Amino acid sequence: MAYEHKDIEKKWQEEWRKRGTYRVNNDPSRPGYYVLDMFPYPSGAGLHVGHPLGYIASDIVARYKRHCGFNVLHPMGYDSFGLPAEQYAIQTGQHPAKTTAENAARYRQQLDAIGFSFDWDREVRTSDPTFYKWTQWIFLQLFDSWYDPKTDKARPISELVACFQEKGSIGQDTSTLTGDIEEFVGGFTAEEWRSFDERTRQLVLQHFRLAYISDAWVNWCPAMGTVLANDEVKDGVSERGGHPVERKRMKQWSLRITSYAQRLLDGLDTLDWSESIKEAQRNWIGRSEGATVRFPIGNDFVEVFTTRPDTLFGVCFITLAPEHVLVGKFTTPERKAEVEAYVEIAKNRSERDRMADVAHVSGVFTGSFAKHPFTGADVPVWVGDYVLAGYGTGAVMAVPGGDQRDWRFAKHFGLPIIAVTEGADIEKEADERKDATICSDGFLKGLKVPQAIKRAIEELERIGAGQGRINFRLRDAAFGRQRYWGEPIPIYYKDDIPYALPESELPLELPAVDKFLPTAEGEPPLARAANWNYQGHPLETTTMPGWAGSSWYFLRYMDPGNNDRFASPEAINYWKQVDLYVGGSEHATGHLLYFRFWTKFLFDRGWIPFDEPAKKLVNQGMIQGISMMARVAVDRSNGVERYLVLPKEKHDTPGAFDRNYLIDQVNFKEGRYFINEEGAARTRAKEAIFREFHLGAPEVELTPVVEKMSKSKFNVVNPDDIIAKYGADTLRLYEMFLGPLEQSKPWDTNGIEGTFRFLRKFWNLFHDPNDAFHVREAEPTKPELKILHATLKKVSEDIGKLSFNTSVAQFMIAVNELGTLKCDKRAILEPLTIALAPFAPHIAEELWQRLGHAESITAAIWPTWDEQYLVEDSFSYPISFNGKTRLQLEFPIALSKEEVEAQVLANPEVQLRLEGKAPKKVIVVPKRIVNIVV
RNA sequence: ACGGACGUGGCGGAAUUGGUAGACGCGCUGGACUUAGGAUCCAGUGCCGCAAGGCGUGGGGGUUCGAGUCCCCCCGUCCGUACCA
Repeated sequence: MAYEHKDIEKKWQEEWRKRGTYRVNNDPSRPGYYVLDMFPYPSGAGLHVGHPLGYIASDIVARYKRHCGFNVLHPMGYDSFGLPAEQYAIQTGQHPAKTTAENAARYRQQLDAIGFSFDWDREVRTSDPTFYKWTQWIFLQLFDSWYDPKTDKARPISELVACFQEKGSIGQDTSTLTGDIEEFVGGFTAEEWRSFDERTRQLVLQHFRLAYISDAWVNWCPAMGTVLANDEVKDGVSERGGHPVERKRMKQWSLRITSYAQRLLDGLDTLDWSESIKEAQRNWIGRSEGATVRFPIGNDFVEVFTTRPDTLFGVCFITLAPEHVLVGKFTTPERKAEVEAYVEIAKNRSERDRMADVAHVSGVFTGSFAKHPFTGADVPVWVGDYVLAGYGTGAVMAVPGGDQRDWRFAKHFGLPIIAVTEGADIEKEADERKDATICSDGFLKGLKVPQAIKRAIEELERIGAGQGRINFRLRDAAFGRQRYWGEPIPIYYKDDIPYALPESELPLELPAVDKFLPTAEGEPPLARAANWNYQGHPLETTTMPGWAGSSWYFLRYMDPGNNDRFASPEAINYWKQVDLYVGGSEHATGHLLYFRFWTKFLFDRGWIPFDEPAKKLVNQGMIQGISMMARVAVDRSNGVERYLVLPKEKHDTPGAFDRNYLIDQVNFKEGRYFINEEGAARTRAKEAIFREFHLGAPEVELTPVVEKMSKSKFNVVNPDDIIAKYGADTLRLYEMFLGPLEQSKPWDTNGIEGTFRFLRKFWNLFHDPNDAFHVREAEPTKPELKILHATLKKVSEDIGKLSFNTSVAQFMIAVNELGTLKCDKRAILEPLTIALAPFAPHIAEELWQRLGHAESITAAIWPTWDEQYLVEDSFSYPISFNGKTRLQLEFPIALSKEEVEAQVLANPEVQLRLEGKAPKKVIVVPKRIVNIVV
């Protein structure tokens, strides 16, 4: 009777470790399969019950594929550089390496307790110098590369130099330049290039390198003392910590991901990733087709980007972003004071302020007029903060008749509005329809929008006033962080020019510093290091961002011990892409984009033979916590508001006082104190109650609220507790049973009993009432075989669809039915044990051994199902009248439609219901339904 | 505002892709066994109704012999993105 999960799980976890059961070799004689989990950042809080969800799913797939004969790579490691460890280091002086190691050890313990089939010999840690040596190496490859738009791939910078030697450059040359070029690159002849000194050449090359340093607008987060990439900023505040972020221009390392914009977009179509992730990436890349248009101003010009060149005859003014470099130039002396004042205010408004009030229109006239390229009319040039400096050219041609933002601006400042499309009511709003007909005067009149766009671009190009252009929203990625706990950037400076550290100097290890804080001069922490230089030349002091290591770690798992290369060609050719990648959807536009970018780059430079890292991606849903929110009625007569929440074990200890549970911040609502928000009164259901010791018995009401599981919300469920009580196999099954993998769902510990009971019942099939192992060799009966094969079929198919909740349900059905049949036959129980092994490996391994096997069940061949056991010879037809089921009639499967119809109509009960009338129609769907229409 | 996902019992969720809605589990009700049960087993459990029967997959319409599933309109929830020219 006793299913002793504790003993069994401990025994097998030790045994697996001893035997090296999950060790994987790069074995070319067997097909490889690569199942990867997004590796965790080892935080101090440890794992909660939501974290392993994806790991359990991928572990099931990995184990299943192993049974199916694949050589499965299923590794785990740690994304171990990161801010929390550094923040902790700043507070305590403890080196982040130490806390990181401690946290990783704790993670390992927790992961081991769940019984994963990870090959820990392949563990990687991004903060380990043997790992980041290669992160640095890849950075140097990026530094050593430029993107050739003609061949559409990255090439060695030496080839560009050769090209300059020979042909020079015409400047802003689209045959050599790609991406997010913020600076003007002048042209030069081959002779001039050859005459350039080293410094000039290097400065020019910075505009082409895929890893480059430039003065760039960055997201500066003063509270964190570092810059952030665009995907690390949400709603104008840092994603981590929620600190305000401002735009700032500073010297900054960036990666030219924008060169890859089109390929990153196109590649999505080849991937088996969720539509939502692909869509998020498409939006983030933000491709738009249109044209650049030059508006002359005196001897100068302003260039705008528009997706609607068809509306050119509706241009009423031009608006520049406040940060636009030409604002100063185009401002007339008499408007100078006003414009400068406006620009000053607009620039200093934080991103957040700007976003918070998009409804408010503001702007100022520069006093200048541009010439319309088609009509020659004067077009006033304005400055307005609704125009973003970072998109397009930072300037727009305003068409208030066709663009609602321009319309609002025009209305606000009383500027003219020209109707551009037939049927537009420009008094009310702009007409943004893309199927309209152009009505503004000029050669586009009468054309439909798409034709007009084509025609307008042709004309612009003909007269040299502009050209068709594809624009991307994607910006180059800020790569330097003014922080300590990250990979040092392997660059030194000679004459202020960055040079690559020789490969032989890698890894450039993190130096010791006295404090993990910026220097008094505001230099990053690395500037504190003694002798932070290379042959007397200063080394770079910023470090790489969190996503550097994770952009390529999947390759390192293939060959983690390699000292000569990031991974050997043999290993890479064997494992190739990740077959199944499981992780959270929050990485949609960060990690997953950089991951693809680096893969494409390594492909271009010939280091790997594929240009997408993961064929299939699945996002596991979040497991939410249930928070018990308290409403506490309280008398404030003594002027003190203090509430105490006590854990259950202290219920009977009057006066017990636990500071951790003291709540002293409450919000007034509906005449009661509804305690929520941060620092809220929350407690887990059934484990604690609220008590108020100062005021006698208060009125207490607990309302369950489903929300994110987090320490700060007092709703965390620790897997260790679950395992202690029910075992890892029950935890694994229950996490899968909760619902579809991709879906978010609340955790309810109460429900776990069901899966625990299931395992006990499964165990009991193999044991007699005295818990003696008892399995017979007898021939199985037909019903027993049917249950087995139905289960094998369902489970095999469901694993393929990653539908684990329904697999678990099928196992439960099987065990219930076999229990009813008192089945104790090897021919049934043995295959069933293999099928259960991916889900509940410990109990399966134990029963496998008891069945007499010396070798681990992980080596067992997956049992295939045989349809012959599933065929029925009769079917109980639901007989419905006008679609409503009224009775059931059983007929042999072999019966033809006509025979079924005849027999149904002959049935007395059917006759009774027909009341002698002839049915209008009878539909017979074999093995499905009979519907009688009356 | 736009994009994506979704809406089924008291709860988590099934439904062979147009064919018996509510599998499986939790919870609940009743019973058995028991010194006891937060153990186990049996029965029941969508709603209304004594019943016959009726109503039921967010709401409304449609297609169909038949709709949770397909089409149109609306409502609601969650997640992205957010003045992207």
